[in-house]
Amino acid sequence: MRRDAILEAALSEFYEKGLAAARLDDIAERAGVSKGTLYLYFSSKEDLFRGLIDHHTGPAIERIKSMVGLAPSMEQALESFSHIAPSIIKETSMPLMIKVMIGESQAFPDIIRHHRTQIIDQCYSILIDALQAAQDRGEIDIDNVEMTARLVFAPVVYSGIWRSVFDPVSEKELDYDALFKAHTKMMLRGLNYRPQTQRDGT
Amino acid sequence: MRRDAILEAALSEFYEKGLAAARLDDIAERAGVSKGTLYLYFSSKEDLFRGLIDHHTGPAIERIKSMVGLAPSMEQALESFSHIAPSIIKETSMPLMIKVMIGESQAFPDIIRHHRTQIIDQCYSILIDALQAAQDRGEIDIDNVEMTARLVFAPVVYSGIWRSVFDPVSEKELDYDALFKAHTKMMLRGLNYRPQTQRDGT
DNA sequence: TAATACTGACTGACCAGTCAGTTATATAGA
DNA sequence: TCTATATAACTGACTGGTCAGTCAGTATTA
Repeated sequence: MRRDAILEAALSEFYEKGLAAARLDDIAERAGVSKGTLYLYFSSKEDLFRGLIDHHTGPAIERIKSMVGLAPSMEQALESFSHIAPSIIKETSMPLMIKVMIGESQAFPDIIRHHRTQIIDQCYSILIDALQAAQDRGEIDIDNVEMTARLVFAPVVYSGIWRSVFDPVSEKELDYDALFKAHTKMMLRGLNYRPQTQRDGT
Repeated sequence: MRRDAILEAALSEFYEKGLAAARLDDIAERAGVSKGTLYLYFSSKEDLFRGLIDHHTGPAIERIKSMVGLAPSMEQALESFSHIAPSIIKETSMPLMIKVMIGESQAFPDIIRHHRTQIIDQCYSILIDALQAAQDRGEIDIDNVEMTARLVFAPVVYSGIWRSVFDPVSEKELDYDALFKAHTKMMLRGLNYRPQTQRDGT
């Protein structure tokens, strides 16, 4: 679709040059359309930017919810997390979007605020609930559930940054599989994880 | 100093708007000088940007080296780390610099490459050496030293981003002290940390 | 009175956004 | 099936505003 081609080209250009420095002529050329056509789909450069964000972050929450919310044990949750995370980092444009959004965060505080409240806080509360439930059934033993949730998530942010910022200037890319494997192992120990038996832990 | 005032103003403007969108007139006004004066200290906007980076990242390595390199045990190293990290996040302009550098990373790959090789890799090798030494004397027990070093550092990146991107759009700021306290605790457990006695562990 | 530091109006390049004109597609009638 | 006409999709030269960088002139200090 024309619209998708434009969005893809816009992401590339915004990622490479930033919103202000990206030229609509370049985006149009990259998408294989003329500049005028851009304005048939988006009313302005800013509208294109906002359209890009909507396009990429709409489906994001659902994926995360299903990933974390439905695992039977903390071990399995972390296991599937550390499996899926590297492929998201390597194969989706999430890291590029992160880079672009960080770059424009001060210029568009409403977008950032919206994302924090609608996506990030959502993710944390899912994660916090999962941790709290595991804590309640004696599966893990931690002091500060909220901060622990952030620590579980920190390597995702780290990887997103590394992927979009440092991988492009490195000879070989970071081994995200190894990183998340190590993370899972560290977490399980750090959480004082003890597998629950079949019996109810009451 | 005039030069310092200009650099400070430049950081604020670059942070708020990005390099391309920042106007030299605004930087000059913010620094309390005329636009012409900027050109007495810096030959171009890009030169100002590079000057800013040099100004902030020159002293950085030394601080980190002294922090991690000289602690007698892993526990003490992590302890001092989790003490110093929050104050660096909250009280220095490191998070702002991180945000700016991420935003311009694709536009100035040479700067990013230089930083990775000269600062980040340095930090990691210090950290890796410290972990390896602790491993060798039986203080900790981990599989992957390199990835573990990255996991120790991940919350610093996370905090830097949160500080510069999300704190400005939040009612209350993140509790970085609690975050790093939790991190240290998790790490000590995750590393399988066992304090060494006075005796040699051979 | 010389040298140095600073100023801010000016200019030329650049680019977001426009719109008159062109091309492609759909519909209808012969 | 072929032409005519209407409509929708697209094009790219053009314009007006913006801003990095300049430099002749002014203020300050030695």
